[in-house]
Amino acid sequence: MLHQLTIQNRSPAELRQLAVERRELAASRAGSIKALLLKEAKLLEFQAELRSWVELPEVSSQRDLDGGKRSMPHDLAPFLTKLSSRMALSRADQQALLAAASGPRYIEKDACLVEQGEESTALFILCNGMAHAVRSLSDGKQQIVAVFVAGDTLNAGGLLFRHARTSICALTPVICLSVLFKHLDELLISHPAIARALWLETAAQAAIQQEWMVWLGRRMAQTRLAHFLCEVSYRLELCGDSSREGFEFPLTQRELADTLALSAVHVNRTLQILRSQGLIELSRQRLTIRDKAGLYKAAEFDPRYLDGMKLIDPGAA
Amino acid sequence: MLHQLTIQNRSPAELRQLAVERRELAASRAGSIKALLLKEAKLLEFQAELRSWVELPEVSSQRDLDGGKRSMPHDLAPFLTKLSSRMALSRADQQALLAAASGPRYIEKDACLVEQGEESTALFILCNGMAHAVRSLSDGKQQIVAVFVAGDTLNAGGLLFRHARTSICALTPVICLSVLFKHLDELLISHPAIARALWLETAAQAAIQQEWMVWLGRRMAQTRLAHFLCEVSYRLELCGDSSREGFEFPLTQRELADTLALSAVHVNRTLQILRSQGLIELSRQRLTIRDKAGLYKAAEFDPRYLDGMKLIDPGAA
DNA sequence: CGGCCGTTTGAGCCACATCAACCGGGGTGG
DNA sequence: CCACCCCGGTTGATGTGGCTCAAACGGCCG
Repeated sequence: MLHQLTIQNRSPAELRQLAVERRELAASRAGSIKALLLKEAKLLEFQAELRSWVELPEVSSQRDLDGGKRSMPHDLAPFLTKLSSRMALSRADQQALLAAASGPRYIEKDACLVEQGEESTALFILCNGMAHAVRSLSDGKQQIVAVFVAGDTLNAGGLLFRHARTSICALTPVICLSVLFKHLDELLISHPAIARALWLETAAQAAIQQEWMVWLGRRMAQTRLAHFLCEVSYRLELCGDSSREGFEFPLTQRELADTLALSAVHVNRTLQILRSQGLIELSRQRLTIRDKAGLYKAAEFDPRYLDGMKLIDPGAA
Repeated sequence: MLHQLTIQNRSPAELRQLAVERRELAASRAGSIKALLLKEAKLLEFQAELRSWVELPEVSSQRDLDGGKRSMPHDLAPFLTKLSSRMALSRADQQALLAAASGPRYIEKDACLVEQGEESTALFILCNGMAHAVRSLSDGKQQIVAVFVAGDTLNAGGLLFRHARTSICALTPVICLSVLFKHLDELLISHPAIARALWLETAAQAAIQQEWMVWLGRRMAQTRLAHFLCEVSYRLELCGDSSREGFEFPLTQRELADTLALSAVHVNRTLQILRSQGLIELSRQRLTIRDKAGLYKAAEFDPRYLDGMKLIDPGAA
């Protein structure tokens, strides 16, 4: 983590070079030290991508992005796609936002980005992997109130509240950007499009929450589970993280239970029903949807509530 | 409703005069005709208030508002209070917003402002009374996903979506203002503070939804019900609709059930427990909280999640 | 007066929780 | 390298909060 300080002024090329060195070093080591080196390499590569994007001269935004997607298969792509397509931010706005962001942080699986009750000082943007927002109750129960995928803003409405209402935890190792509220305030005034984009993000997440309330309240375990799987799968498709044949699904059954407001035991049994119906396969953190139409039907899943997450937002006016 | 067209160009004084005439006429009639005339009178009075507010010359906003609250005890007050104090809108912004609003509509109890699935074309602002947003499922079940009190925006995030995801129904007779999206778009560009205010409103409602998800998922009927009552009571206090000794509580037990995701029968039994514990009284659409501290405790109610609804928002930065 | 809607009360049932035990794999320490 | 252990998943037995069905009650309105 200290490296962040030392790399602030390096060029993209230098950063990439450092990353390569880390990887080479890692090859000769083992265990946790190797993991640490790989982590650093990943972060450096991300830094390099980010730096070169910010410094890139103005070009045809749309074409450049498409090209960019291929030339940067890494962790910046989903986020940038979202900024330009979903949020309709101009190139200048994107660069302003990224320039205002504090150095990216690497967060390990199961680590918390935000602790419930803690003072919140920055906006977080998830660049890859998944995370969730969870509320812990005094009796030890937990309720997960949101799941985030690459490109999502983790606390879009957070600058309203002094203290975080939920903890936000990484479900996978993730890289996230943060924008300190004090910087954000200026940014919102000078770049109203960014304010609008964050509003849209807030609204999109609110729409998802409404859907969750519906199935939390009125759906049986099976429908509930199926619906959640549909939503996650759909959102991963939107941000390009999902291939046809399965995708990483990092939630344990315990976490699924805390999301769906069921017991872990019942989640297990319900999963087995979905499996036995040939709808899904799920094992070792990997989910494959065998029968998409069937699963959608079982879930009564109507993805229109995710339109707010769609990449192309055809004139809301 | 046709009257709206004929009164567009009347002065506040004329409107007030028309209202008086309506009331006089009503006194000599009975039944539904009387009710209709009273409704029209109320709408005219509201129109008059609105018109005079918009036309009022610039004055010390804060002092004027306080004075105004007393001189207009009617239905504009909670909304204006909210605009200036909670959303920190300048006088000019407030007037711009109100000027862009379409003529206020009077909606009867149980009527729908928005029908689920319908194309949404305007932003609605509730000026008095209560309303709720409900999602109807194919199997006949319903889930109420939001309850609104005076001053709330009914579909703050709605301009994101082509079609309404929920029906919005009046729980009491209400007056509401609407701003067509096509007018709103210009307004948001020329008055960024309004955009920010709507964002905050969206975020505040999202925070409430998170809280609902928690008790929907992890709380027993009694806690759930108590918590909901606490929230409504607290929000009514914030907008000044709640007196010390009880307030109008228009939800039937059926509607409470659809909110809390319980059956109406169980809501009844749970209410009786709360009554027998001396926490509340509820009968004939009137709720009195007998033991506020006790109810808060039973509900594990921590009103901080409603800070976003607070009138004074002490520097979020 | 009669019908309707919201409320109340009782009886039986079901979805899901809870408790408890076991399994299987991957990481750790000796 | 193996033994161990811990955690996530699996399975069974039993308990319960809340649902459903059914019927009666009371106020309100036509």
